[in-house]
Amino acid sequence: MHLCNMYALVDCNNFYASCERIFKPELIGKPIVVLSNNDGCVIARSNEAKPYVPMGAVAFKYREVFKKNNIYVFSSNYALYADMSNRVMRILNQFTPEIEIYSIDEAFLNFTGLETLNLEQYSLQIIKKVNQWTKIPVSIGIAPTKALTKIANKIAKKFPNRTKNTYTIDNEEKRIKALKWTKIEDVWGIGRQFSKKLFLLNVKTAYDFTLLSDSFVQKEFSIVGLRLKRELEGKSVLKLEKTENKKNIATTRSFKNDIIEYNQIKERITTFACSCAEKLRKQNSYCNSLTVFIYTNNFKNKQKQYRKSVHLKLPFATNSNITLSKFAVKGLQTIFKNGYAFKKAGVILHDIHLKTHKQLNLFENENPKHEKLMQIMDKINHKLGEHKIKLASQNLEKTWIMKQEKLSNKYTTSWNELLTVK
DNA sequence: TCTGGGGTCCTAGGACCC
DNA sequence: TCTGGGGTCCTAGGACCC
Repeated sequence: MHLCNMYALVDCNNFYASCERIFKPELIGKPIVVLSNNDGCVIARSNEAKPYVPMGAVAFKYREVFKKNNIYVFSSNYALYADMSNRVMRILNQFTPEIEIYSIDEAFLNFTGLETLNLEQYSLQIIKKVNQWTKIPVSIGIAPTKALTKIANKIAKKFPNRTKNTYTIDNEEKRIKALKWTKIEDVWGIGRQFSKKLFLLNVKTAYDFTLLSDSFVQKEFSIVGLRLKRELEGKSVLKLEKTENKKNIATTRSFKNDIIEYNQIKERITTFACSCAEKLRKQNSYCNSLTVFIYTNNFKNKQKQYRKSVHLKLPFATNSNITLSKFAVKGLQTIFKNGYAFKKAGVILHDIHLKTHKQLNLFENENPKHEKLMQIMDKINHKLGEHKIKLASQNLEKTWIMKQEKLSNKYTTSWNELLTVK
């Protein structure tokens, strides 16, 4: 194991549930679950709720369980979670110059150059500061490779009392012990399919996996598997990645009720395209192609099924609501079929480039008025809150409000919903 | 009553060219 | 009429992540 570079993985504990608790301290120590869009299924649980509710549980089926065990239920409040995430990440950034924001609740830190410090003490400081400033509890795993920090983090979480929420793998003995303790299906990068395959080979732990030959791993699990093996062996091959602009941008939704009519789907697709366009402008980019898809409800197997997607190349790079929704609807027309009950649809943008790389098309170009128009639209929407200005083809009555019965306030991002102190 | 949403990377195979 | 090999580019789909 080479200890010349050390990494840390900082992971917020039960992030969404922890966010909900910040402004309701009376819920500390109480079971909480957070639901997906449309209050469909459980996507986060506090530790106290975990024994009663599995991840992904369908909410309505668990209504009795929630009630019986006094479990507090929240609709997801992404505005709050995103803002809290930003706050946590800003604090982490103070502890090391190099950080990779891996997800809304996780970041890898590069501890290289900090060898003179006691890294475990250092991470205790991080935990303390994040907690003081945001009330979010975090766990930290430290190791010479990213894959091993994931495992160290899991150990820290599993034994909070013994580890004080931070665990370090910094010698062979600890590495082997940790790998033998880690079930193969819990390894970062080993999902359902790979687990199944490995189980047949009698590979049950991360340690067993490292005993396979390189050539076999490469053959069966491609270069991805081989890299993972290296990482578990303590040889770092995955470096921190710069948080660059998105390469794909998607807006997709399941509908609360099935949609049968073309015009209703068309309105949804228009709105999704506009939402994508907005995200695109936020990162100052343009896209050159897009995908539109529509699905019937996959879970209702008695129902007539239809799932289709279409990929469209655009004649010129654009980030205009008008252009993108026009082409998205064009795509929809080619795949829509009467007589089906649609449950889900979406728009995905690809071929994304920065403003400076925008290529001019010889024959066909964007109406130059769009750029200015979009700027004004973004400005007004930003100022007045959610989507006061829309395209005429979108539904101005906003009939598509999600089912969100248990939504908490946007305490940190909306002036109207600040916490009132008595 | 009804099952989330948004990403990344890799590979195989087809189209096309010489 | 039959038969090549090698290379590139692109895309769909499958695996994974949170």
